[in-house]
Amino acid sequence: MTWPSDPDDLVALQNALADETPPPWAPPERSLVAGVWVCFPRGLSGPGAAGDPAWAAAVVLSGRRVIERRVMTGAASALYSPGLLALRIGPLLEDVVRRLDRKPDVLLLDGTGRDHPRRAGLALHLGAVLDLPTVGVTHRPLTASGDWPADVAGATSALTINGEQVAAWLRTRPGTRPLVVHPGWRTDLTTAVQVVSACSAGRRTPEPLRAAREAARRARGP
DNA sequence: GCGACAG
DNA sequence: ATCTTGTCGC
Repeated sequence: MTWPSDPDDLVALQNALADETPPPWAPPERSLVAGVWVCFPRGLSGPGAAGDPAWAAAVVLSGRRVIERRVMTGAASALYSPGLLALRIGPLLEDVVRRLDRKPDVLLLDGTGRDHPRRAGLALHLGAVLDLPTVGVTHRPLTASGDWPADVAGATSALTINGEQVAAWLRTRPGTRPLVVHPGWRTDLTTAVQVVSACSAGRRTPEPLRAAREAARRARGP
């Protein structure tokens, strides 16, 4: 399992990935949760291009304690195109996570799972490459649709494609826009929502992702 | 044909 | 993703 550099090859891999059935994972009592993030230069807008400078960070937490932080600089391997996010940042995400000394139990990233034209978003792909359970967290769905949940912490609602639920809106914090939680590699809806809720105490963005974003942006500078 | 479209 | 502006709340 790897990262194709050609769109047609990625599409084929995604189609195969969608049919895989890895053993389900359930969170242990006290799990190590990591977040991984890639940021780009200020001012860069639009789909970008291959070779865009990028900063990647991975942060491992145990509860609210930061166990480890890894940051690296690199370059995007392609422009961004919806459904093909793996082409742009897949290799960078893998690289920075592999540099961690501690292997986390589960990994959070900005990307979808089954909410994808081929039912195989980046959360699935990265988990398969790293052999690590993953949960995707995005600001909005890619393909699925569904009404927002009540404005109450922990409230969820279904995001569906043709009547099938593929993700959930989750109100991590009242008064703010809900996040989309995507079951990824070896995680189901219940587990994904549980993991994100557990590390979002009081804040909209789950702590591992906040920490990773902060680290990446700090490395990039103003 | 046109707009929408994870980051 | 990144920027900008404005608003509300601690």
